Amino acid sequence: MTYPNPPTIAVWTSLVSVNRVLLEEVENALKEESLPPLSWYDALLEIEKAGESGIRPYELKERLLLPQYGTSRLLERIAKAGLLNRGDVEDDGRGQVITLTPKGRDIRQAMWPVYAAVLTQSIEQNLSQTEAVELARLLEKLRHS
Amino acid sequence: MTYPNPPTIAVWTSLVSVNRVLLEEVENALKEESLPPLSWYDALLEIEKAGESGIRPYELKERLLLPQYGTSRLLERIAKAGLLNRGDVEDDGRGQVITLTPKGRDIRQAMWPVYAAVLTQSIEQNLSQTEAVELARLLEKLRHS
DNA sequence: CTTAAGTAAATGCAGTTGCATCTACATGGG
DNA sequence: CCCATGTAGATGCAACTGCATTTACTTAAG
Repeated sequence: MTYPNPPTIAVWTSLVSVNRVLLEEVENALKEESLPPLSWYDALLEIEKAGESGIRPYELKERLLLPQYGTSRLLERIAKAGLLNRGDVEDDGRGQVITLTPKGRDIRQAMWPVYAAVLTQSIEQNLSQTEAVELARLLEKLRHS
Repeated sequence: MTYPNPPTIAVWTSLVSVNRVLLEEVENALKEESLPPLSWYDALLEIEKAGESGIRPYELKERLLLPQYGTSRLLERIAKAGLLNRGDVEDDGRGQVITLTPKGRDIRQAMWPVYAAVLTQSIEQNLSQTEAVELARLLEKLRHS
């Protein structure tokens, strides 16, 4: 077994710390505006994209890369806030179908500008568009391991 | 306010998901070997680097980018496992100095190969060294926002 | 010396996550 | 139909995190 070479370690450490910093900035910005946390945004967006027909929790879990119990509880909290509806599934008594309520749509839309502002600020101010494309390309190569 | 352009969004989404996937791989590998979580590794390493003279919790918190209470509790857990010593500070009765115990050093060393193997696997298998250097460079540009 | 303001670290409490398990329903074989 | 196996989702419990506050000490100013 050989150990990672220096560029590998540099990738890892910068990845972890950039992620931590940006995530924190986004969360803080949302809190400032008394909006829900980022995890809600992702879920609300996926549910919204699913439209009228809704989405099943097990699909959501795959798209959000969350564990099953994490998805279950996230949905529980979002539901308690009245941002989504749970419907029964015709041909599978175990399942449910999630759709957004109007309030859910509104909140998601209210979150976006806040979220977007942080991304624009912290990414576009530090990278040219060419660099951003390159960065995204390299990250994508890593993702599919 | 203008919204992020597509490369910005691509950077963000790939950053978040790569981070999540790699982090999970590392944590799982450590668990497999019944080793402590990654957060312990970072702390143990910083304490080890501080050597004989030790490190103060407030310094650790800055290096690890952790909140004060997070650091306090992380140290508490690591101490309970017997991996570190807390000493009094000569000229400041509020403070403490943290040093590693031999067991702490051993555990840190035992974690490294497991940790390193995941990094090597998941990064070096997907990026050439040139690409890794470039990726680290771009991430570093983002970090200093 | 006394008091006010500041810093190091700990902690109570509520909310979240991880792990394992459980409940409810589905599906395929006898 | 009955049972074994599988899948969707929920949940009890312990550990962890975030937030606000507290405790203990230090420092500077009068």
